[in-house]
Amino acid sequence: MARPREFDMDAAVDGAMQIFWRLGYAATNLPELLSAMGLSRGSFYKAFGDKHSAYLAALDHYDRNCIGAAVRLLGDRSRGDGAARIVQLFEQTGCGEGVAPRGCFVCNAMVELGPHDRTVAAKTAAMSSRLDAAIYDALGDIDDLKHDDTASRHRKAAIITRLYLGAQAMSKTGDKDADWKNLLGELLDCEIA
Amino acid sequence: MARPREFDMDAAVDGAMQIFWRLGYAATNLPELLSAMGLSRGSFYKAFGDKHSAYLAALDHYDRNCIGAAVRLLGDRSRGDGAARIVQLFEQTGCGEGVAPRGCFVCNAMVELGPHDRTVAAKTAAMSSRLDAAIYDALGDIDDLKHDDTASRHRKAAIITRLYLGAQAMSKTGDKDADWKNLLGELLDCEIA
DNA sequence: ATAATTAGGAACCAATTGGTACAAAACAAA
DNA sequence: TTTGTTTTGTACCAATTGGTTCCTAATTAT
Repeated sequence: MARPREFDMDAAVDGAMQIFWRLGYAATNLPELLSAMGLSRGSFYKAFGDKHSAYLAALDHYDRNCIGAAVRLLGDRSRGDGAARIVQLFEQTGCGEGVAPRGCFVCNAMVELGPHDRTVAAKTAAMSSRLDAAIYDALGDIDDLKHDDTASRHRKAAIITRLYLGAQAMSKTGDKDADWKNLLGELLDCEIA
Repeated sequence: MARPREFDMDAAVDGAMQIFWRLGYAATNLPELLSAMGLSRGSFYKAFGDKHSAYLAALDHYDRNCIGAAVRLLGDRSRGDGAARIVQLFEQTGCGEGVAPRGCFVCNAMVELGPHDRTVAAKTAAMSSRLDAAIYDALGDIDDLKHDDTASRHRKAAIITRLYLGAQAMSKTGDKDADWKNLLGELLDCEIA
């Protein structure tokens, strides 16, 4: 028995994600944030409490959407074998010839706030673990993979997860000439279709 | 024919590097920066002009000292073969059991300012290239390295550079249980002494 | 000595920061 | 329609932001 909210919650959080992703936490000020979310101060503080909580909501939104899409891609057997899917992950997200080098929000968040914010550290660690697990699974779907015991596969997944985050960082300086197909093929010691 | 400056320029820049490294650019305010540099507003603005220029000076300082040390380590034949030196790079800088997970200033800088600051983008890209070149050279100093044509070695160096930056990012969430010796041994497909 | 020049430091500045107060408006239940 | 509850937007706030001014102190060349 009250007035319903007028704005679309998901759209607002998505707007917050976009600008935090692009500018970072500290460099995003309230006016810009409100504009990106499409709401006024009143609605914002009523719904989110403060800037930091909005940032956390944006991180969760990224987890649900972007990390979710990456995990889905890595597990989609209609897109080729595991190695091919991993290559697609690298080519699609940021590293490719896409316009704006916005990198990966998880990488941004862990670098900017990880050491000073336990909540952000935990959330970003969980997201990179999710990615790592999906990569591990994809590695199990490669036919001619050598040395494929469990420990070795875990190590390979750990390498690729860090390689992914490192590539996301480097993409921000304009780096985009990496030949991911051959790079990953060499790493995995296998031919990629 | 003028009053000489009282403070030690190099010590001041080093202080700036420390706090920018720890807090990032936007999150470091003038009072904290001045305190870390050990100088007053007057001296600061006289010597550096503004906050941004001090940040650039801190980046150059990092290049000279920290990247320089890494390059020296990678080229020091008294520390084992190339593979062993690369492992030491990972174990020494941040990823090891060192206390504060401050990661790598280059990684911080490219992630925070890369897309919005051409100068920072250029400087960080140059530093990662320097690292990449040193890694490439170290790869040439491994005896039982397989598939060692030039192109393959370049690809391996590119992988390791990105792996390094990614590990630096992840270290900020408290991640520090990576077994770099076996991880890199697997990647390089060789035994590490 | 003294003139010229520069370092140092405190007071000061406008603009911006994230956040709050509050009144008007919009709804649901009665 | 009335009542109770919640959203919304504006006006407002103290504190902080990066940066400037300006006077004094220190030094060297003459």
